[in-house]
Amino acid sequence: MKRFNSSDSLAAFISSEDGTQKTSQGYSGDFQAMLDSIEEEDYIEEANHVSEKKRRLTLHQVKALEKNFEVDNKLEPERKLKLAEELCLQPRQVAIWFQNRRARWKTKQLERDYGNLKANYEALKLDYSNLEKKNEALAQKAKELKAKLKQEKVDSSHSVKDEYHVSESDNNASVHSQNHDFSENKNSSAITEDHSNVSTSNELMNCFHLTDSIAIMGNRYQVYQPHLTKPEEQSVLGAEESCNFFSVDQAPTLHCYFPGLCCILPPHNRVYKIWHLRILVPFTVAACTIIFFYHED
DNA sequence: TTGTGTTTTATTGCCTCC
DNA sequence: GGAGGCAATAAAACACAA
Repeated sequence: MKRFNSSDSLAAFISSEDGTQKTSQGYSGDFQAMLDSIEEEDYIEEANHVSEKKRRLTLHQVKALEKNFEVDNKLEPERKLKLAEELCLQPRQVAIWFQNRRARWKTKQLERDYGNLKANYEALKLDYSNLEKKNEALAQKAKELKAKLKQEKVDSSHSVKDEYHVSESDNNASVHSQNHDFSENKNSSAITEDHSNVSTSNELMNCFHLTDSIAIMGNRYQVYQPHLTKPEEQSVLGAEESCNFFSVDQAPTLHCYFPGLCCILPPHNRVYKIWHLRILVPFTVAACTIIFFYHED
């Protein structure tokens, strides 16, 4: 076994401390007689007691061991014996010293690694913090730009309204003239409508189910002058298709005007009357064709 | 001087390798 | 099975403040 038993330790101790021990203790002459007189176990116990006394290595020994450790932290048997001989130590002591030294080195290395990892972590943490701040700043900037864009849209729509109000006043004259023409035409046309069947725009609207978008369009752009067309002229449906919505035998005589969705229905005995209104949205390419259903009881 | 914490030396038990 | 390494630990030696 590699283990040093008590006798090994004693032998090592005696061999290394041989002369001084004997002289200082003064038992050199009686030592063998004493060993002979005691039992072996007692001898071992005594030897253990003596060997337990740890002696620190001298500065010279430690320096030499450190120097060898720097060359190679593993100790080959040959080097161990050589070192032991040079430093007046037991090979076992040299081996233990290297072993403990490796353990200390490992502990230091772990501390260094921990320090490096900690430094790296702190650096990464700082980077992350900086990135987070930049991100927040960019998000805030984006928010401000969005708000600004929204505000600009609102402003532009207001300016469009204002502009339209101006043009609307200009158009009123033509509308009135149209109404005038209509009333004149009404009188002179072949329409012999019963005005009890004429619906006002409010009544008509009660019968409508408009989609939200159309409702919004109506609310927002009802001030605009729509361009009214006959179904034959403009329709999202084909001319034939749209015509199918109307009574076959009588094409609608449509008289409508905006604003106010005021529609005058043609005299008709059929249940449903359908018109197409095409609304052009100013400053856009959008146009909306609204199909009005009117139920006639 | 003494209590306490740290360092160093040494032991023990377990493991791997040859 | 012996040699050697390693982790855990004991214990002596040492440092230092109160």
